[in-house]
Amino acid sequence: MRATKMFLCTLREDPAEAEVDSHILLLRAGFIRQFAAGVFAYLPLGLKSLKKIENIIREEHSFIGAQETQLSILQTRELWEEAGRWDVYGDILFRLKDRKDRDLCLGPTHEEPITDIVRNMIKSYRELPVALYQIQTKFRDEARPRFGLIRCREFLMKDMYSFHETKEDLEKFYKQVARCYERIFSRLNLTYYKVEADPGVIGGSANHEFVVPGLSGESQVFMCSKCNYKATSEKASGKISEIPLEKVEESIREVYTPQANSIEKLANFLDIKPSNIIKTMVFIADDQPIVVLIRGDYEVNEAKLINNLNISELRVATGEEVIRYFSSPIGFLGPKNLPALTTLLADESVFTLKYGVVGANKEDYHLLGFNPHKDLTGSIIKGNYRSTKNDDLCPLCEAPLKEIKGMEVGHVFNLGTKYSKAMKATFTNREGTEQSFLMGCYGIGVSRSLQSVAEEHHDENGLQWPISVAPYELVIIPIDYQKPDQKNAADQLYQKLLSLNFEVVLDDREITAGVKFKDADLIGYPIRVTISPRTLAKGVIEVKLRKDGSSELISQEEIANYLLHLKTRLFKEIEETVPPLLTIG
RNA sequence: CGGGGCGUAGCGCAGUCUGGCUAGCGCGCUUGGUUCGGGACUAAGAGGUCGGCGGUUCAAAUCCGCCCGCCCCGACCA
Repeated sequence: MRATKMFLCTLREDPAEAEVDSHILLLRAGFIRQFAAGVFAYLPLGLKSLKKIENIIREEHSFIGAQETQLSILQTRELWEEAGRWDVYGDILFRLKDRKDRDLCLGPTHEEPITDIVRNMIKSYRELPVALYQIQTKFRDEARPRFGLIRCREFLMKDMYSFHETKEDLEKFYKQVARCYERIFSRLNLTYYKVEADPGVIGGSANHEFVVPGLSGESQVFMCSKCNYKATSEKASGKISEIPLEKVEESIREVYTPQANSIEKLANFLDIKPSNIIKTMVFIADDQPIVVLIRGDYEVNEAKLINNLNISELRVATGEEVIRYFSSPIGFLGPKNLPALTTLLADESVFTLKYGVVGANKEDYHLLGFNPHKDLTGSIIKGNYRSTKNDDLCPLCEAPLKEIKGMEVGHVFNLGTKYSKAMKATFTNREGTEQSFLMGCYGIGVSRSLQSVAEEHHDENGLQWPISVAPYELVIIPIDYQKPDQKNAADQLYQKLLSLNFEVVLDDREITAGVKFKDADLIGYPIRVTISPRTLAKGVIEVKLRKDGSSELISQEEIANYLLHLKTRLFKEIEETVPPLLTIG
């Protein structure tokens, strides 16, 4: 491609709308353009890179026998009601009506349509397993779109759904897909972690997230500092590291604690550590109040509560609700003398205390010397309801866990029969009886991956695409294309490289060399070839790598051959990081 | 949804507090000339519903009200 014919629109200055490096650079280099919050257009360069990612995904999916489909974006309310998600999905679902006033939505994910297709078309175990995927635009009305392509309302996703006869077959395929994902992210040259995750509203049992580090605020992951354990904050089950013992009061005694209505104030007032306090939290779970006890230095993890209680809706109770149900203001609530039949849950951390401080159920008073082992009466549901924190201990090897911020680029779910049962998707098994499909679903954020690669591969001058994702592999920059000898050399090399199937840009613009260099750095072509009168006089041409700035002078006769080898080498460096395929055993 | 910031030429910004000539600056763009290894120099130009609507005023980018949009933090989040 000649630069004079390209849709190049690089920006000299950082756009005000972006703050994250990768977002700024994708805008500045002319890869994307924003239309509304979380809504983007892909410009020619961006689309080229996006297609590279898509094709890597297609190739790797073909290796595990998955077939590409394209499901409709527009979906009906009826289909969504079958699996019970029309109401559950809430505001995130883009809803619309057609001219006959029928309810429709724009697909945020495609479990329902795929299950509908398979239940109608697959009737026998002989046709299983089946794995279908699509690379499709998804719509989610996110509460807060942010970071460019990272959290969008319209975005590109690869989603795959698999259908199996047996649990074993599903588990085997699940592992193959996980490996498929590892291969894809390796080929994108992304640093990623495969971590145990929480299923959320998708449901099912086993599931793993693929997380790339960086872009804080999106996803929290806990990694063991010693072994291989990695889990998201909703899932991580860190062991409690600190078991405090101080100021032991051995029997219950009421103390006056004016205005000490928070853990911090109470700890200061009594001069003890937060870990010596038992916090009493009230939640409204499906319209019923529940009380959760937890040690003062931990936070309640709502996702864990939801999963443990098998409820669909959970929120923290308001101050008025707490007074209405328990006649005590927030901050002075405690487990002693609660109304009978109160659902009472206690996090394991509470039982690391021999004696702790609890609310007295009246304003400005707390109780010292509360013994959770003896003084907790009635039925208590013990469990892990706390968010793991830094330096909690690994559940596998007890080394300290460390928190990292990351971003989810892929997720694999073992769904079991959640959707097939709800949607009556069955087949006839080899015993001749009807059975629900066992399902898996597997997603990759494609547009998000594009920005993740940009986030990991850039410097202060611009993008540094790995060759597998770069919109073009190489740029030829003649210092002055108007000079016949440079023009000849550049044209000749350009034609030669085109014939060798290089994806190459010839920067034939009539501008100073500096601008061409700056643009090349910003756009991030992996290889830059400079045609200069200085080197031409010596019969050589400069070849420079964007990723490390290294350069070499190559003779004009050797240049095409050299570039061919260089390109092969760059691809090979990436391929060497790709783990082997898992073959079906 | 709560908190904060912003909206003036294609892009980045000043001007708003303290109302007052024809709304500025840099980059980019157009034309001519000189340049050509890291966003050149020079001369001449084009380009604006000051986010929108309403109000106050002799006079509004500037003050007041309502609305819209974008960004950041939080809540939320396959």
